[in-house]
Amino acid sequence: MRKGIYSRVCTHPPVISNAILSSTRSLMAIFVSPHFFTTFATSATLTNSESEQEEEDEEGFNTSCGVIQEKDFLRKTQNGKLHLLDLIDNDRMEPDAALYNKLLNKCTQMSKLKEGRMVHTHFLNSQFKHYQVIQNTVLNMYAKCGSLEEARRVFDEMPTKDMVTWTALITGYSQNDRPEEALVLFPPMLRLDLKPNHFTFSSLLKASAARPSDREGRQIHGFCLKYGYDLNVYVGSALVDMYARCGYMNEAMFVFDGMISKNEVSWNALIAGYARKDEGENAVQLFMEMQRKDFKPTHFTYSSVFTGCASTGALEQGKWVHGHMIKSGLKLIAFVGNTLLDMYAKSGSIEDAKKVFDRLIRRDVVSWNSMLSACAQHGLGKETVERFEEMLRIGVEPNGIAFLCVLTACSHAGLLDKGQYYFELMKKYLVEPDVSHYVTIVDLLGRAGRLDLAERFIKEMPIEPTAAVWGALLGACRMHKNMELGAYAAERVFELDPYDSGPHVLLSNIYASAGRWSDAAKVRKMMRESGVKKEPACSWVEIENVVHLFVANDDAHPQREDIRKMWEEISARIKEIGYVPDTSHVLLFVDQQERETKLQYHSEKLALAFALLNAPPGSTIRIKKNIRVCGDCHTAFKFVSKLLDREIILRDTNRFHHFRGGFCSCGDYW
DNA sequence: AAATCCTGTC
Repeated sequence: MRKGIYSRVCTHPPVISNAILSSTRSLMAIFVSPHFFTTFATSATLTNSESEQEEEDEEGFNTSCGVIQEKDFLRKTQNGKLHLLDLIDNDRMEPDAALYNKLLNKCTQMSKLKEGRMVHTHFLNSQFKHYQVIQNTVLNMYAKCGSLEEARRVFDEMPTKDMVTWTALITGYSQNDRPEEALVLFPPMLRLDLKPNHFTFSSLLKASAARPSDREGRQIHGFCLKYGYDLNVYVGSALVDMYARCGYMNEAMFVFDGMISKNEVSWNALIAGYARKDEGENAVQLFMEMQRKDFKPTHFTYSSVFTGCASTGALEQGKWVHGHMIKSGLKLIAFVGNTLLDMYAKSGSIEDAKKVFDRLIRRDVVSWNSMLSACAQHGLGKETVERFEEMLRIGVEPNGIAFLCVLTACSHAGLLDKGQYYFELMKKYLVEPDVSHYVTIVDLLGRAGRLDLAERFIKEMPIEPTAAVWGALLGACRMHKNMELGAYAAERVFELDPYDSGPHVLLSNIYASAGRWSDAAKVRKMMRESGVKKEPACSWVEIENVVHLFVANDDAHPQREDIRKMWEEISARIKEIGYVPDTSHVLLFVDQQERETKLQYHSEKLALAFALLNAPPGSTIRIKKNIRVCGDCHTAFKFVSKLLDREIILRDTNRFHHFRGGFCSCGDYW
């Protein structure tokens, strides 16, 4: 869908970021219930998830419940201390069946497991203990409060189970990230001749969406059709989501288009699907379309659209969506705030990302991680470390991702000792390193030139090294021109992941820079024979709300002649101030002259020439690339930033490069 | 008198 990005005009106005950020509304109201349920809820500190629920229904009981009247509750509880169950016992009031249901549902809604257990116990001692409906409600309460084991026990002990019983348990597993256990319940339920309905199917689809394969999902889809629930809006949305998560956007779109009634959730599922696939432009288009059709974007929508904008790095678009959210009056709750922060960071505006972070009233671990990641990506190694230290100081528990961010920052900034220190610190915080942490340490040691230590580290690591681990060593070998160890590392990568083009390219680069062209050729032959393909490189640049996309040697662009002339001129002028084309990255058996020509039209150079022609004079140029920037382009960009006194920000797959005055923020590590 | 779908950091 990259083609969709190509020179598409975005039909929205640009918005100035400072204006947006200064008016960013702050966060959610703290959830305070004026009713007796504050007492009922005990003195529990409210967790994030509860207090950030927007527009929480705080009603308590406003209707009379059988023999106990509302006024009885209010009178007894306004003096503060009396517990609900004490109230029932002490006053010897008998709740009726409906009251048990209401109490249980209130516990479910407020996620109060302990109180739920007490109501359950009380219910078991009542005359209604055989009521199936209430047993189902009990089951549901345990499942929703996350205690699947208790839910299961209720289920197992129920003498008769109806379809709701089964569905409630399926939903419980499905909502608590246990998709396999949800799915295995379906066949026995069918064998008992219980007819699934739209409740059952939406939960089953959610469970199958969490599975890596689309196999179960497609089967459930078949059952939906058979039982005639495919047109239900919940089932439809779940189907859209299931296909979208499995990566089948065409099928997701097909189901979506076939839905007779849609709601916001249906749109959100589709938009989230495109955002996950890095098709930000499609996400934004759908965001606009849903509003044309009178659907109101929710937090889910904004969250996904920001993620989409982050993927394309479309800063102006992202700002526009941000402005839209402010106007709509939705609050900046943590979930959305974190995606917003991430969007600004990934679009190249670390300043705006910091502003969002500063304006968040409550920061959860993901907010911190997003900020750490932003700093690390922008080459602010020292600041990443400082922020990480601050995070520890104020008592935010770092998780694996937090450590990964700080380790990456240390690696890129060449902070060898600090990196090793933080790796050790993981033990203290009881964070188990996964393979990505090991990769980063290999990278850290390797970049610092300690190839010997890196190799030993791999040999001694407690888990089996993956292709990525050896790949990190290979990258370091290329950087430090160690052919022998590089070839060894490459062999290991080929064994473990024969289809990745990266190591082949790296290895041939190592050979090429040593002038061993026949070895380089062998690697290329290997690539051809094993069917390994290098991902086509492309770069894009956003100018006045239009995203322009370039591929290497692009000769289809309307301005191709001007672009070519521009780069030739620039190229000549930077050569005068010291630029020497580095042709070792070009793996072609051609003479020097021709290799230089090939290099000239790498997509990022085309994008830069185009931006110099079309962007407002003196403005910062922001270019994105879908693979890592090549060494020659990196050098050329440094010279251009000096020659024209122009700031250039290049985003590649790993990080940002801020070019200014002849230097790059990455310090030539990348 | 019960049960359902969509969001974040690597």
